[in-house]
Amino acid sequence: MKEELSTRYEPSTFEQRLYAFWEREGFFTPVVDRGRPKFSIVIPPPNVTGRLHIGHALVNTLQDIIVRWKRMCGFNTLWLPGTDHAGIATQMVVERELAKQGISRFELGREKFVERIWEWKEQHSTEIKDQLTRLGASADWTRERFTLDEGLSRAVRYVFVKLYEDGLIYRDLAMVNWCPRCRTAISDIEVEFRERNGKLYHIDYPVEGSDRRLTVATTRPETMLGDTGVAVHPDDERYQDLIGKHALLPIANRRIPIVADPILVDREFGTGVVKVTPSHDKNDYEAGMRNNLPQLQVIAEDGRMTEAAGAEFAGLDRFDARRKVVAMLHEQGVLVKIDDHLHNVGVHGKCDTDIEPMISRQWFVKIEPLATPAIEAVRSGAIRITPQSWEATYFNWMENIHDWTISRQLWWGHRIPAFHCANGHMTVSMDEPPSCPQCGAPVTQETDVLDTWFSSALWPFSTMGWPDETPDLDVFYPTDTLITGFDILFFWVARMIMMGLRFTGKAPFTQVFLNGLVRDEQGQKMSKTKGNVIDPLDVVNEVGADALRFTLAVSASGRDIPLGKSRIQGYSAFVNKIWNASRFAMMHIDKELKDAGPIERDGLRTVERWILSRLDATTREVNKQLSAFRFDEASNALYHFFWHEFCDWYIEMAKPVLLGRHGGDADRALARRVLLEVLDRSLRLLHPFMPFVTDEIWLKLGGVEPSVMIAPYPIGEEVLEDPDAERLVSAVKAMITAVRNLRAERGFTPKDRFKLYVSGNTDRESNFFREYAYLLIELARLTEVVVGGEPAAGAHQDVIEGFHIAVEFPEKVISQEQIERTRREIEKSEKELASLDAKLMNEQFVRNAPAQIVQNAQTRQAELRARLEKLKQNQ
RNA sequence: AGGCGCUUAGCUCAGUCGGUAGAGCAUCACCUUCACACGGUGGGGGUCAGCGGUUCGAGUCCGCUAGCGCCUACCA
Repeated sequence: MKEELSTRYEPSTFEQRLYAFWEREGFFTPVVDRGRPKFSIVIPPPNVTGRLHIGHALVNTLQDIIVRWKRMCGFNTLWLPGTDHAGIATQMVVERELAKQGISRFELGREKFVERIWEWKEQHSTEIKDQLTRLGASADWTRERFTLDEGLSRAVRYVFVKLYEDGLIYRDLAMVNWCPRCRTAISDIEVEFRERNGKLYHIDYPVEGSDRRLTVATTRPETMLGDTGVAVHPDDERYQDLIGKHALLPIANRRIPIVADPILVDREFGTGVVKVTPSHDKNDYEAGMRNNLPQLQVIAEDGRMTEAAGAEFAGLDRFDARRKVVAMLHEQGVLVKIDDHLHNVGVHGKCDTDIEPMISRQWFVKIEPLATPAIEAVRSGAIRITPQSWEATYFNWMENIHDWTISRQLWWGHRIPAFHCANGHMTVSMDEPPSCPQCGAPVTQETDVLDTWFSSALWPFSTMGWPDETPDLDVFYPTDTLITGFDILFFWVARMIMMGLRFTGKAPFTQVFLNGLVRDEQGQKMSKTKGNVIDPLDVVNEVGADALRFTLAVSASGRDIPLGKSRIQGYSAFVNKIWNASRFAMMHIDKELKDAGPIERDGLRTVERWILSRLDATTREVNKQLSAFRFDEASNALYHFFWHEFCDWYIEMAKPVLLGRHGGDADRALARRVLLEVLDRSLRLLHPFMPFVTDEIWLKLGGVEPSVMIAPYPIGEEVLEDPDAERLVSAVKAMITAVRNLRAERGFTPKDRFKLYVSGNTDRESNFFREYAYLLIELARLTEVVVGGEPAAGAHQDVIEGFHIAVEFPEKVISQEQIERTRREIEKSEKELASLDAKLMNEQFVRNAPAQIVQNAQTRQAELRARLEKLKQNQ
């Protein structure tokens, strides 16, 4: 072999080259074969609104880790990518673009405007693919989908018609959340509540034929123009006599009835009198129905006042109207007082505009029949949500779910497949009928489009060709795992479960992993206005995709992730470490992987058995943690093993042999072979987390597979476990550390060398220490190691992991600091010993505690006693 | 208002089945040693938010209190 790594780690020199190679070789594309164990996952389709942010980097890194891991584990793996048309959001950004040129969508007209959005979509879905590519996402681009694709649109129409025929989709006049800016209805979950300091206006409504007045309180005085009643509680003695009479509505000078409504009115709250505006408040709407009050729409779809509000208000913006109403009330002397009032205001989450409750004709999905089986799927364990605490939230929402408003008065989206004729007939069908089936008149299609989430809900199967029975569906559906942000649990996950169960009879996935939000170092939400946004592509350009991916993985426990530059820097140092350790290893490795042959376990030395045993433990840990979606634990285990066991200790321990300072050719050959083995396995273990750097290095090791990404993932192997080697090497490490510690504490420099005495407790152990004396000499920088001898008086004595050691220093005054330290050490040990003594004297402890715990305590007690005895001699 | 979660080293967080606390970063001291100064070696640093309970033993289990976060619903 002998293709060397460049001296410096420069990810930009190979990342894009490698990705192109993987894609060209078809490594991302699975075979369509039912006979093979498969693993499939669909991407949460990013909105085509713009570039991907760090949250996308997280969710796609986590998916890629699982996907690459499963692929290496031998599964026929599909990761299906794509994008979402994102109705309102995309329409908004394109509108904003047009506004820069001074054009409104209305000037352009629906057809032209939609054309513009398609142009936007083409540009941005390409950009999104590029970004995912730079991250290393091993998605099968040959299967890329878009929610407005013809195939997906057909699935949408099919589902709509079917649900309509089954009576689960209906069209009705109802009070909905209306966004005056977007001029569309939105569903309940798209409304976000913002806490706001508002005013509570108290207004007197005179009672007709009396000098009494009813004082009402409202946060929205402009709606009084649409009041058609005043309500009191039927049992409220203050107002009982007024029920059935009329009040005179100020400004409008309208007679409105005083009604009794025990549901709307809380006697204890305020004055106990409520103004009723059936057209602009959800509760008033219902109260209006109950009391036969007329509806009077005073606010139009664009948020301006209607003619019905009165000539002087017509055309006025609702907030201007508010000011005007207040001024007029004040003039008329009926404005009693204005209180400050902290309340929650519903706004449209996408554009921050105050929601206007509005009566309008919309399409709805009757949700309960869909929700019930979806609840059961999670309750029965058919679908498992991780972290599990989210299941409670899921149940809570699903059990209190309201019908889903699915129609939107937008231009960008799936048009509702309903067709109207001039005679008022409506036909719902997948394709446009040539004429009205009832009367033969020409038909026009419904102009409303569907909520984006309606098509997203079908994503796991619509992307595979459903409703046709395709080979992809047969092989890859249902999918296995869904990885997404918790913020779309209701929007997306719940709806996929409902639709999947309804239309395929199967849960669309069996596992859901919900990741947290990426925040900045201070735990603040990232936002453009705060200027704390981290662009994933900037990071990739700066430190490489691997460092970013590893940082995200090591931070992902399921909770929110505080991400800062310093953290990324820390893990980019780790990638650099991997590069350099590999560079060192490759200077010594003399065989290619495919020619290396199996390792003869019988000939292995203790240090080699030790590192292989540690590697095996790490292998088990990584597989176990990945199974549980503990990306943090899995990546941490690798970090610790590679850096602090392999680099810090094994490589240092192997150097004397590799560099010819110790042992013979056979030893060196063995060390080289094990070095190759550990590097090979480490790279494979690391690959899902760091696909680029691992393959760049691994390809130079000369394995049989064309890339590490399709090499087998290591699994635990019992033959590699070696507790005895771990115990002995651990003792050697502790001794080395102890000597280094003493050197530093006593003020010696690394050049000063001492003589070490070590005692094994058995012949075997003594032989071990003799055999590995060279390690102690090299790594602890000693002149000599004496096994089993008597140290001179005044040598520093200690007991390390059960072995007695003594260090002889050249003449040197012990510092006051060192004396202090020894004293503290003794004090600490004595304290621990005292507590152990007390514990072991306690009959209840000895009787009740498990035998193992008691024995551990006894062992520790003996150890402490021995150690204290030695430490005291040092004083 | 209801539900869920959090509070552990200066910072960000792990901590499994209860057995006297760990990591990374930061910090301090020493070291330009033949893979790496994006490095090496060593050190310092914690009343586990507070109170009470269960237990031989509580960061861990139970209850209460305080502070913070999120979700759902929303009172005019």
